[in-house]
Amino acid sequence: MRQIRYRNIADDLRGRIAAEEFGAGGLLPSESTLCATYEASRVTIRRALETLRDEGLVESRQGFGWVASSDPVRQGLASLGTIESQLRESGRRSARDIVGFRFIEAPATVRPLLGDRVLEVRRRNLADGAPFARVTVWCREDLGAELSKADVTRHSFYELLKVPLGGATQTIGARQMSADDAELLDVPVGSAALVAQRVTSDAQGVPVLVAEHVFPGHLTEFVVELGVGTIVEDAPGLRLVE
Amino acid sequence: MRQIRYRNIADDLRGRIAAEEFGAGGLLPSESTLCATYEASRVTIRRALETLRDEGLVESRQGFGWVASSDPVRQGLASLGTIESQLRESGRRSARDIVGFRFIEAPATVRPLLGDRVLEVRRRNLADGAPFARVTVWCREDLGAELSKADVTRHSFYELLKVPLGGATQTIGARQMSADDAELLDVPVGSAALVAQRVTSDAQGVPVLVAEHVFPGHLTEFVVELGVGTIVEDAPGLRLVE
DNA sequence: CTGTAGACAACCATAAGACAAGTGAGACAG
DNA sequence: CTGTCTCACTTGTCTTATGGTTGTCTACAG
Repeated sequence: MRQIRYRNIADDLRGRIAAEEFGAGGLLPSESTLCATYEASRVTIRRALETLRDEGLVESRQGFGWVASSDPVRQGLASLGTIESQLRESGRRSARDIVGFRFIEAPATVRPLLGDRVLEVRRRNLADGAPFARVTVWCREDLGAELSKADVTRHSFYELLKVPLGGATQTIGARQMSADDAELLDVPVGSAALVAQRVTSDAQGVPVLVAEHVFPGHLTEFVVELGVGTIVEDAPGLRLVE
Repeated sequence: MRQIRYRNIADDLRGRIAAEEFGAGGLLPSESTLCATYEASRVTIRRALETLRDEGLVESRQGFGWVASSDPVRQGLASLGTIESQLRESGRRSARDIVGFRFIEAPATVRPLLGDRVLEVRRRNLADGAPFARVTVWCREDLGAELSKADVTRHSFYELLKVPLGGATQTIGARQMSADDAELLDVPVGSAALVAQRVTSDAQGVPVLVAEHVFPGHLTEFVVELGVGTIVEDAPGLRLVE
């Protein structure tokens, strides 16, 4: 059976991190040391570490090293099934593509939640080079002020914002693909789009982030498991708008 | 009867995939390895693999290999109220409208779940006289045999079926409105449709009902509350299809 | 139509190395 | 003691190369 090296290394490191092998600071051995212990090249080691970073298990600081992140919220990230983790499991490469980064007057839908001025980041998510999602994130100006374009390219907002988060509300709807999004995602204008809007709040319930995800309808679906108590005739969670 | 080599190979591979012989990643041996094990040429091996790909059992990635497409992780999410309860709360009148009631050969999407013959009930849901959903319910023939059209008009399937239910899996997607549905719902053909498909199983996990709900995209959205533990960068529950 | 055999392109994982940029600790002058 | 400089070490990013894998094509035989 063929093996994919960096996945085995990532698995092993996951275990060692879980076993708290790296002491109080959680500082991992340097990349070159890991190269020696696993007898792998630095590219391979980095790919393993980068997948762990995507899962929120470790963080990296240039010139310092790789640190196991102790934040329980971030540790929780690993176990959940996001699209990007699905991509990794199936061996596809996921990437992000920043197509906009600016401080603007808040759009009408966002203003009541985040205030008048916001940081808007528009991003494209790619699987194996092909775009599969357009994501726009709005962030309160005071929280986004110190973020750079390079930050949001490499890290998720949840990693960057040093604010304890409380919860989120997600709404999923269907729209026709706009001209802008159609071009970004390489699908026909007017085709079906699955749109997820999420409002994330801090521990006090104050909204911190608003994100809008647009997926091509033919590529994505949303799955909900309903327990025995929630069985009802109609689709639960659905609501009429407007 | 002459043996057709690549079909035998495909059958064998089907079995090995079903037996999960290829581990977590689901990575199959390379084509050349399969050539050796089956003592066949690469063209033959590829034809076997390609038929499996047509069936959706495996996927291929150039330069990487053949991967058994695994069932995506299904994610449990809290549910909310139903549309009809919302309608009642907001003082609107909800009504149902049976537009089809017949025993038929099961459609391809339903047959693997419910068997060859099913009862199909097509229904329209109205709010204050205006249609807002087209619902099709398929029911195992043996369970639906004693139901009449009058029964399904007045009662929900969950009331009618005297079977203890176990749980359900709901998938939500976006499509363009078909001509049929557009006419039933009085919206333009090709406009955005929110589609919810739900498979309901009995206490033993055997599927009992399959329902497909089609909503006009501009009228409906799906709401999910996420607790602090489930906060992630990407929309949880969403998955890539195809 | 099925199968064999081979060749080539495109792509992926990995190796090995070079250089830029950041960090931290110790040496050293004041 | 304080500030500054240097230097070893680290990560970030890039290039080049190799072997293995799939994608596609041609030629040929039953």
